[in-house]
Amino acid sequence: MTPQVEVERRVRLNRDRVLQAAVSLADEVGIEALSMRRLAQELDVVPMALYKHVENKEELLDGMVEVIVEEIDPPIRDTDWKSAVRQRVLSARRALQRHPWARQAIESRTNKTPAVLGFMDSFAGMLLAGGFSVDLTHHVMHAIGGRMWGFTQELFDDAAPVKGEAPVEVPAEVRAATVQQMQQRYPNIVAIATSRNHDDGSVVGHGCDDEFEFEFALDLLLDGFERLHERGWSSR
Amino acid sequence: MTPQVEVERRVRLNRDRVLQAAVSLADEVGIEALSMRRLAQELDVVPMALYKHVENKEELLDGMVEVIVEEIDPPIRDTDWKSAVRQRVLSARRALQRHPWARQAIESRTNKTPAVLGFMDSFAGMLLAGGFSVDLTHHVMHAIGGRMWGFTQELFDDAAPVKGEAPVEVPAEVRAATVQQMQQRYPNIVAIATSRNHDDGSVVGHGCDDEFEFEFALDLLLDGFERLHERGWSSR
DNA sequence: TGGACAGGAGTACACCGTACACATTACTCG
DNA sequence: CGAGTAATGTGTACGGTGTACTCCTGTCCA
Repeated sequence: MTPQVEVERRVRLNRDRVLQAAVSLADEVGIEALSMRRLAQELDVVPMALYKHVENKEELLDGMVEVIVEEIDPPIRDTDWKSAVRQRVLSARRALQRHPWARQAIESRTNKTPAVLGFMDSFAGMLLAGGFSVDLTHHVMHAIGGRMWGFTQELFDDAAPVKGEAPVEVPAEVRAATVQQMQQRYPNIVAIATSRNHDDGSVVGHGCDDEFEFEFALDLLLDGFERLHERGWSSR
Repeated sequence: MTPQVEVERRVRLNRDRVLQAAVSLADEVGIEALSMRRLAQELDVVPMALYKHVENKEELLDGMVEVIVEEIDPPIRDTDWKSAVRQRVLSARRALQRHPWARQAIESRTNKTPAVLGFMDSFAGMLLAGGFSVDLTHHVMHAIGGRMWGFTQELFDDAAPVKGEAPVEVPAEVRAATVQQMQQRYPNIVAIATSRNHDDGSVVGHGCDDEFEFEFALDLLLDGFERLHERGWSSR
């Protein structure tokens, strides 16, 4: 009987453990800090061990996307296409928002994995089931684009602080000067940025309700789709 | 008189030469293959020399974006907001399409450089000049997002071949089998993908007219904006 | 009990961004 | 013109990356 008490028997690695660890590591440290070495370390394993379960880093990322896409709820049945689509998009949004890196990962991946294709297929299916022509469905899919996944085009994401960077405390007077300068050069942007939620007195941005902005744009598109559908629009 | 004929006097480096070289190098080899070392080599200079003209790689990318954004035509005057916006977007699209990496670069840059801010400011200005409320303009800016730059959300860009990778010739029978399998698993996607331009007999994708898809989505949004504007929409 | 085989370890290579000290060039001013 | 100074390019080095290749070792089945 060799003493085995002090050394916890190593759990065997497998593809799923690797992907799961990669996902939560990316959640913690961000996608750009996710390296094969760092991941291996997290799993108490030598870097090259990962390659027995994953072709290469690309394939790892594919797998990570696969994992989180599978978290998305299935489409709900027995409703009109519009609310079905709306629900699904918002569900996807909720799922992917739990993983801040998801957007970048999905958009950068050119290899469409089964889960991704499956999502897209079911998405198209909702439109077709709603009576949309194949033609219109095609264009709608293009038009909705990444918003299918619940992504907003982040245009001004100044709000999002850079990972691992301590927020720099800018003296009030410097800020005021900057704002004044901004106002001179970019009057329209400043006007827009300060229009909403001026209650919190923040100078720029920060006043945006992401969720509102997203649904605003989504509904605008859905309404547009609906109108085209009703009048039997066709690209020919 | 020392013989100076054989050695062409080295042209001095400067920020502009660096940025210009970076842009055309990225055009040639793709953004992911653009490294400081590679760029230095292109300029016949040691890597560290670049750092005399550029803080670091991030700042280099910022500068590159700056360069191409400045290529965008200024907004045309004396029209209604709608066609002004439309023209500007399509102009931006044309400019940025000359640089395939532009989309990724702009979207990844969180530091908004002057040129970028300038573009966005003038964009907002067109809406405000068209009588849009600050409130509505704000939401419209969010809703149009990256499409402001003429980007489409590339959803299926299988058409775009990977840089530097020879196109693999797949035997016809293998392709047919794949399609059949696809059809089984992703019937809706296949239907959509094969609906348009079935004249060229290509199996998947490839039948998309990017320009059409883009303008389709753009006009859908613009029409939506117009409608909201007309009925004096407000978020409150 | 032995042997096959899969999974993990070790080493190594080419590449990356960039800090730092030094050499050289260009420019300014007496 | 010549000297001094500031700007520019060089050399070397460090710590990081992805991953190819070889070898060892634990596990399972005959």
